[in-house]
Amino acid sequence: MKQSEYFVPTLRETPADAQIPSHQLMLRSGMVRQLASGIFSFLPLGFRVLNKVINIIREEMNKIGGQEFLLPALNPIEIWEQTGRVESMGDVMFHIKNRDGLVLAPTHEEIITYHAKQHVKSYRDMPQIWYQIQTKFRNEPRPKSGVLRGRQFIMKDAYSMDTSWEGLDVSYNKHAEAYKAIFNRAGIKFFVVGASSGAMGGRQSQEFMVESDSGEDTCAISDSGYAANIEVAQSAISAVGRISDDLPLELFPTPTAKTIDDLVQQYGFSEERCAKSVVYIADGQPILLFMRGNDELNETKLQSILGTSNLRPALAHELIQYTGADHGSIGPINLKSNIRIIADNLLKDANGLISGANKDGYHYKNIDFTRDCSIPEYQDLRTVKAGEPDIVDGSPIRVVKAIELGHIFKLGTKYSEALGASFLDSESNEHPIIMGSYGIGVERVMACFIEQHCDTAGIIWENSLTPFHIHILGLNESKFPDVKNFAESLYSELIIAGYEVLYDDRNESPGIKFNDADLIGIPVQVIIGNKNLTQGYVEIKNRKTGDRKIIKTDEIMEEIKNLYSSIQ
RNA sequence: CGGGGUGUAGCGCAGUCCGGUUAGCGCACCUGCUUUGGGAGCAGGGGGCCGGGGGUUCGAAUCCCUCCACCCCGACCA
Repeated sequence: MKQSEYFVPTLRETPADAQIPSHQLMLRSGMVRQLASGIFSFLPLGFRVLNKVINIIREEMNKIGGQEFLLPALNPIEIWEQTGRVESMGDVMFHIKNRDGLVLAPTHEEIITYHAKQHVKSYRDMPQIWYQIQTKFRNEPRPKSGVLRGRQFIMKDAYSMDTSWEGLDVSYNKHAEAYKAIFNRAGIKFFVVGASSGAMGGRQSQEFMVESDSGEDTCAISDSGYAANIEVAQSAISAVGRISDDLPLELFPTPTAKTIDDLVQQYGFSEERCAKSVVYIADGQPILLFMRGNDELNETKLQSILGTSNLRPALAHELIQYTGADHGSIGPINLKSNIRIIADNLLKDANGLISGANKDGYHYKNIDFTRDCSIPEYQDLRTVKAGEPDIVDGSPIRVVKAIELGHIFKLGTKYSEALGASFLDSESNEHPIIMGSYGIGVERVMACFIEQHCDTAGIIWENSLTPFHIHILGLNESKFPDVKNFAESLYSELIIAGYEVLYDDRNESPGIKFNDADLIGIPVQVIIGNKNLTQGYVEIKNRKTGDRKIIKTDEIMEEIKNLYSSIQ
């Protein structure tokens, strides 16, 4: 491709709206333009990269037996009503205004299941892996970080259909392997975490994550290889346990202590002996939760314990209604009403605890959970913190932010049951199809690569995703016809040799060409200038290392090949 | 949805408090000449409903009301 004829509007200055490196560089290198919040146009250079990502994904999906579909983005709402997701998705789903009954699909479990119901009727028809690479629409409340979180984005979504849970395990593991292959080929450093199955229903789920301050997910990882989304992460921190002193329960006034910190500061209690009380309302029912004083409630864990995502902290009047006290004085003893109580595992059967007296301005101390009150249920409610020992070998946990690149998910039968997609087994018994669902954010792969591979000058592509393999810079061609002639013949020769070549034949000053080349970041630059050429030399530059090499013109093809293949 | 910020030429910005020539600067763009190995120089030139609407005023980019868009933090995120 001759750059003089190619639409690559590079920007010298960073657009003010872009905050993170990948967004800034995708704009500056002329790969994308924003059309509206969370909506991007891909320009030719960016689309080339996107297609490289897509091709890698397609090849790896085909390798595990995936069959590529193209499903419509415009969907009849009835199908979504049957699975209850019109309601559960709420505002995230776009609804068509001037044609009742149509929505824009945010994902495709329903549509896949619809087609499966039509034609997958026998155990002999399975297993199946169906996938597509297609545009999704989600009305994100707050798009951000360039293409990382958009209202319209390309997703590779795949769905497996099996006759048994063992079969689902096989399909799931195939996807896990395919995903590793995809992200490795793309050149992205990633890690895999155990994740919450959330409101999707289903059993097991893992997310493929890229560590990044721009990420919206938080993960707990450690050197032992432990890695989990913070929503489900556990640690091996030891329980509060029992102390030998067996003092009697004691009510004491705490007129100015509203928080655990107040108790610690004013009375010198140890933080971990304070039992923090939290009241939540889940599906309209109050729940009283006890946490170790310095711990934070993990709402996702609470959701899975309670089996509902409809929960919220109680309001002030509800606290008084159910416990008899305001926040800051709530505890396990003398509760005003008989409400469900769950305590965190770390408090199991503990004594010597301090907690509210359900009477404003009073606390109890020396509380013994086995003596003074009844705690019917202990669960893991807390959010792990950095530095705690992990559950593999006690290695300290690091808490990092991460971008979710992909998610694999054992769906089970939620959608097949809702939509009636069932099959007959060899004994003519009817069963719902057992499904899995597997997504990859295509633009995110591109953006994450750039986040991990850039410097102050621009992007540093590797061979797998680079928009072109070789960048020829012809310097001052209008003045030196020999430069132009050599550049053009090299350009043709490289193309014949099978390379994808971008040839900067623009009538621009050398400085502009150098800077644009570093910004665009094609791994191999071939710089053809008159001074070198008249001596029989040209220069090649490794974009990543910045190394330059002066090479005899008759050895240029060989040297390019060496440099190109050394880059990977 | 709550909080904060910004809308002035393709991009980056000044001007707005405190109303008053013809709205400015850098880059980019066009023409000519000179240049040419890390974003060249000189000369000339084009490009603006100052986000939209309404108001106040002799007069509004500037003051008031209102709507919109975009960015950031939070809430949310199958």
